[in-house]
Amino acid sequence: MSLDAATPDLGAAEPNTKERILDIALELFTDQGYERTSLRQIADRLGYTKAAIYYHFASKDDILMTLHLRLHEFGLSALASLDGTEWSPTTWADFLDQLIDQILEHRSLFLLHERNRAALEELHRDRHDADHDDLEAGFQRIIANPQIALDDRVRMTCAFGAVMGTLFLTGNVFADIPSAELGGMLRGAVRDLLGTGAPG
Amino acid sequence: MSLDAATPDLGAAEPNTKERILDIALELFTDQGYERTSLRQIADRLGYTKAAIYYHFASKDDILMTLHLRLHEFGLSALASLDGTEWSPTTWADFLDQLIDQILEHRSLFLLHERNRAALEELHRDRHDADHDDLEAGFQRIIANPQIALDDRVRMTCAFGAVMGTLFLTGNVFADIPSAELGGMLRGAVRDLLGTGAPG
DNA sequence: GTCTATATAGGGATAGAC
DNA sequence: GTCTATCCCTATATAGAC
Repeated sequence: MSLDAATPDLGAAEPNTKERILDIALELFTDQGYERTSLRQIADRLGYTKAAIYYHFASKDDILMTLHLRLHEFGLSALASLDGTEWSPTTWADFLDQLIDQILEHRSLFLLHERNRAALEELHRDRHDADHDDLEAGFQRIIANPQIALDDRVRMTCAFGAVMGTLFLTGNVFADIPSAELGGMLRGAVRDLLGTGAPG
Repeated sequence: MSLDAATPDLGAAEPNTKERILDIALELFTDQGYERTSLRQIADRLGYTKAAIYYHFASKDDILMTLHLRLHEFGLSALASLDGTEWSPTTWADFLDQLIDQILEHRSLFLLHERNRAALEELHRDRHDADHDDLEAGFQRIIANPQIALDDRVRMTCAFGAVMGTLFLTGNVFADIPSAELGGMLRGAVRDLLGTGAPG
């Protein structure tokens, strides 16, 4: 199954055209970037012409938005719901524990987001999508909180970076490592950084 | 002085047009992305028309390339020269020690690079720039080395991510903190992650 | 459901006036 | 050294045939 586990599985018949478009787009958008990828390029891989895409999607933006929304479905917005949390290295470690699983499971969608930040920001701006909240935007709000000691905030940032970096900076190097194993190592690193004990 | 300390200081006269273009481009390219930024947009801020830019630069790509080359001047390629190093958590900690200073000093150029990876990769591909070596490409070669224990490689990745994440994920949150102070904290985090003693 | 043909806009880039 | 006017291309998107 492609496109992570996000795909609405319609009985696993021959992949329908819409999902194929999303698959191709996901790969090209992350690899080349959104604006360097033309509909013509997608259509070529699809085996159809450009216009065929417009039967399934209203616009090029619509394709990107559809992919982006799949990220939000998977508790990416968990952060927003935890907005009332009293953040500290300890609670942060617990949060990262959960985030690590999400990231490892939906790698490609996270990558898409990271690599096309500018395009996505403008998309939301055009929609007046005021309540849109990024993982990163929520993160920045937290580490900007002056009630948390600066040292702690830097440590929380480092822990976040350690996790995200393993996804964003390694390419395919760790692709073969089972998620459980990699996840375990990441949790260990997070603990050492935040000075917390075993995960709760 | 703008554009980090990279600017060839011609006696600090009124900023010449070429440097102004680079300044504006640096800001717009990192903020909106390279391809979402048009020459018209740059020209508007400049107060001239598009065509004026072509007096100073051969192409839009040339602007990006000029900015990119400034990064290489500042020992970004230190990694390549250290290619013969026997990498381990310890030597990696020493390397990051130096890298932290570079990053803190040339924040905006690093950000430009990170945010426009796709464009830069294609630029080098077009130039058949085979020996071009990214900080990240070099990093990936190292952590792909099977002679280093997997645990160590993951830890090295985490340390790298912790450093880079502090630059890429925090926005302006830590902008007010003196580089020396922030650098010190980062070094502490790196030590805790890599299990090394005080930096050499 | 998929296609061709085409409209329209905006981009980068050039020629040459001033 | 800076500008206007313009070229050309490619992109997204539409209308409508099959």
